[in-house]
Amino acid sequence: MGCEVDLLRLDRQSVVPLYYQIQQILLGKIRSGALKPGQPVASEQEIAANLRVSRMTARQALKSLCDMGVAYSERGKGTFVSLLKLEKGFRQALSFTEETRASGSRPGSKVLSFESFVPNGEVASTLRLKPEEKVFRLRRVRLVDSAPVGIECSYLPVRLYPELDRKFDPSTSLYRALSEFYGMHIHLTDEVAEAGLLDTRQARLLRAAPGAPALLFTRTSYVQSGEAVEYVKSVYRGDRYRIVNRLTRRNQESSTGVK
Amino acid sequence: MGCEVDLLRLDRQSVVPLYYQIQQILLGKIRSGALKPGQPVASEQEIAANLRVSRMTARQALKSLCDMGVAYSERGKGTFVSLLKLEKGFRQALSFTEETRASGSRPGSKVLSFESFVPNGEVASTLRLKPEEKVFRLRRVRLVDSAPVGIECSYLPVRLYPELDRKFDPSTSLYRALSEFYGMHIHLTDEVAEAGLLDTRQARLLRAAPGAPALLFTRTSYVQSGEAVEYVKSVYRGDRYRIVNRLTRRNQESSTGVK
DNA sequence: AAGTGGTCTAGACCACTCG
DNA sequence: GAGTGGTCTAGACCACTTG
Repeated sequence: MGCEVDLLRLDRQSVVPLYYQIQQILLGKIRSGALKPGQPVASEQEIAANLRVSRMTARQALKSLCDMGVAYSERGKGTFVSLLKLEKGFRQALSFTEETRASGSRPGSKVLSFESFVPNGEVASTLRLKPEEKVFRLRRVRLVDSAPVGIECSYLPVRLYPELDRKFDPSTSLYRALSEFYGMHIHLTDEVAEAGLLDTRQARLLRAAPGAPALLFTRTSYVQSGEAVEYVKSVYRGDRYRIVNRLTRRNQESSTGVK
Repeated sequence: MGCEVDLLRLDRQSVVPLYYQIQQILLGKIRSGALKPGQPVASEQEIAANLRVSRMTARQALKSLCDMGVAYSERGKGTFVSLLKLEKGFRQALSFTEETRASGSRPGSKVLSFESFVPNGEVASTLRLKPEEKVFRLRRVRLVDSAPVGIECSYLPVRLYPELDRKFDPSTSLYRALSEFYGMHIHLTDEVAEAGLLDTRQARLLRAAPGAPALLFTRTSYVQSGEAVEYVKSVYRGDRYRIVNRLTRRNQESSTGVK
């Protein structure tokens, strides 16, 4: 159903897993339009036979496409290309820099302050700090194509990022610095967003009118183990920032589809 | 590491898959606190040996826990209980009724209007309607514990829900009706949220002050195939509604963790 | 009846981590 | 070197869908 000549393209010596090579081949066909929404992707048996892999390997490739949302399986019928718009444009746990670049604009920032201190209870408890433990506080006005869109205040445990104030160039991406210097990789972000109004100080910094609509965020980011590694409070102009989410529905408690 | 006596609890005659039974056992231990955050969950080999299942089955059980976010695996080290707060309280693609109940409150609604008509281009194109195709429009004030919190306007293709106006009791859950009468199961919702202000009409309906902060939503819901089955525009009081999200970070294009 | 995905088995080799 | 998770094989039985 779509892998007649693909035999040649599997590299069995490669360190890249076979199921991942197959996934990429099929993903390419879907993204290029060679396989259209609603059409069947190759079946597990077809892939196994044509590419000379075991059925479990073919299955793993198809399963990964379903997990990504670009395909879906129906028992007894087959696996089909999803009718959904591609996942482009939907929010993941991205930094401001990544998110802005992804939307085709140029990110920037103006540092308001950058220092270390012992934070209040809200910050300390969210980051699970020990008593008297210090954090860096980085306050920045964030810019999109040089226009101010929001004010971010990041709290970062000093313990996790020693000498961050020396190593980090505030004109660059914070996440990139945390990744490069400390091997920190964000896995997940919890976020609360509320509607509010700009106060006079915020309005001045954002070159907007006091009392204009605003989005207020409280975000906590975690690495894979679940350790909290960043706490951020921010305010964005309501007319220049919006939230674009894709929410999924977990059937019950599983994610593997028991019905 | 946590399944010494569990042998007895696997039912090999059951229609419930073995991996799912194992997942539930481990999930119970995690939720009950018998397995604490950071501790190793049983290894694949342990489960396979102790419960007399193949390693692939044990692996599938652990994988499903990782997909849910309650555990994580590190190559060469093991699989551990996540330090994250449980997923309770984070938004999925839920109906207003489900979401309100989940937070322990009582949902309600007051119907403003309910009729069918041929919609404008925005609604028609989002729902991929044919020319002149009709939709139901259901406008409701949504209540939490009898207090108005938002105004929702739902557009539903008549083609998908014939005679909905006869079958649906507007004092009940819309999603429940769509599920019961038409077998419709929401799989995913795309959502755009913006900050705004209540106009005088909205303020009157919500018993709030005109110009008060508000959250504006535009939501489109899809079934598994990716077919759009509902389009909703809504306005919520900023002081009684907030967005609670959990955003994940997709490594590259896969969801299976190739690094 | 033939094809599909869902589950399961009993092995295997590998790269990785840790003591 | 022992234990771990990541990948892979070559089978198997089942429930389900469709012609």
